[in-house]
Amino acid sequence: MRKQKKGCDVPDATIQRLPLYLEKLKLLQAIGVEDVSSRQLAESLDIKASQLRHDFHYFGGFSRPGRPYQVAKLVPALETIIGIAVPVPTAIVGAGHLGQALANYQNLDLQGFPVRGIFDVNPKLIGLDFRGTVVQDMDEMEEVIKREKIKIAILTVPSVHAQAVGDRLVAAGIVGIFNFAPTDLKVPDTVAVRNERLAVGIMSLSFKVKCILENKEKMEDAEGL
Amino acid sequence: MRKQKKGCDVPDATIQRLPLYLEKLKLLQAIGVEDVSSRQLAESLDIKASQLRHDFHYFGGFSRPGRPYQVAKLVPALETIIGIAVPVPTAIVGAGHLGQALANYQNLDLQGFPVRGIFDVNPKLIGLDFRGTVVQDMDEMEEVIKREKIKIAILTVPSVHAQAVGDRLVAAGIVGIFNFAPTDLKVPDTVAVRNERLAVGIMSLSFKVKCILENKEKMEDAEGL
DNA sequence: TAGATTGTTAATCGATTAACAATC
DNA sequence: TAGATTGTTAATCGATTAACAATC
Repeated sequence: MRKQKKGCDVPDATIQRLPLYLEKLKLLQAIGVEDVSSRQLAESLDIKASQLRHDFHYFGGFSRPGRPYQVAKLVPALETIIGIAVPVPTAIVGAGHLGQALANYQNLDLQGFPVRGIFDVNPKLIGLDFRGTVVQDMDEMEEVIKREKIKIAILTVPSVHAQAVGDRLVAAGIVGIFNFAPTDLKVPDTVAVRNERLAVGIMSLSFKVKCILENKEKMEDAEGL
Repeated sequence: MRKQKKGCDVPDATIQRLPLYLEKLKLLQAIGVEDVSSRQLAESLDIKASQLRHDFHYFGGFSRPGRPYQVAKLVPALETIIGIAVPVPTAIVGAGHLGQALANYQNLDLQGFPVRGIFDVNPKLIGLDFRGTVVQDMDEMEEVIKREKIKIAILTVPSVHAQAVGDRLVAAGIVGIFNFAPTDLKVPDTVAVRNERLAVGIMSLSFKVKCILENKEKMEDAEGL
């Protein structure tokens, strides 16, 4: 058996830039731009043109040498690469405040991730309607996932339950979990997990804030001398 | 004037790991562990011990050579480095679904970021109480920021208003913005911004899901032959 | 002491950037 | 054609990992 590198052998840094390219290109498309060079596109994203071309080179064949990229061709090409050329049915598991916020976030739909199920154990939440999708009892989760062919789950349950619910999702056939619980989920390597850590975000911001404030103090002290 | 590197000359990759170290150490502290070696701590975080020591080396003096780290000393040391040894008063700007979810998220407080103000322009939201903090009209934002000495703002307004509100925050003296709008905020370099891009997260997850499904298909085809 | 551990430097690895031939 | 542009390889840069002297 050949070795089966995760992520189709594309580095993570490149994968993370693909959505940014797509977003910018859709914007250009909306205002009627037909062609765009690597330099133009890269500059608008504050990166180097060579990095953009290097990224595209993993997939290849977006243009011909000498000709700029055609927006109308690049947009669907990127959508296919990212895997959203066809809508990806998605579930929200945990209908607390964060789950509700995400359920109400219409961009999820627009970007290719229609919400086909919302689940919770709390009877008070079951039956609530979010943009046309009704919160169901978590007992029905496995059945709905199979029926609706849901592949991606957004996990917003309390940390203590994250692993147990994650195990159920994997057993039900979920292939990608977007985990908002501050827990490292253990899953088989046939399942992709992305951990969204709010605390990491605000703390690394805090570190930079502290540095800025300290520098400011020093500058003022220096002036005072 | 000396050149003033952002982030106190510590690489971003290291900064991002500091909260993970702190979190794990607090967990150890809670179960009464007194000493921990770089190897133990690193293994529990699935990284190399040498990376952990290399990270700590930017700050230095956490232990003496030959002796493991003392949890009781390391926790406050990391809190000081991250800048949360003293609580950092924080504002939530935009009290929509996401803003409400964050306002209800008690971990923010526990991790050193007490919410001292929530603001919105929508009269229907003004007056709502979230864990003891009442949503105020955005007209009062600048005054409250100054009075409460708020340094960090969590920005959850619609993208179209993000830049304008961001400008007001900067003018009011905010030093760090945790931006949830899918917009690249332009701020002076005396202000730190962290962009939280939900779409990037779910799309890079989608890419990996697509790869996994394709590989699965290939494996099944190979078996079928 | 012997074994374990840190702080610190050097080696390795991977990602970014530059360079340039091929092409339009 | 001349200027602009891509695809692709090589050079550079930075982050991770290994190694090891100093220390307990």
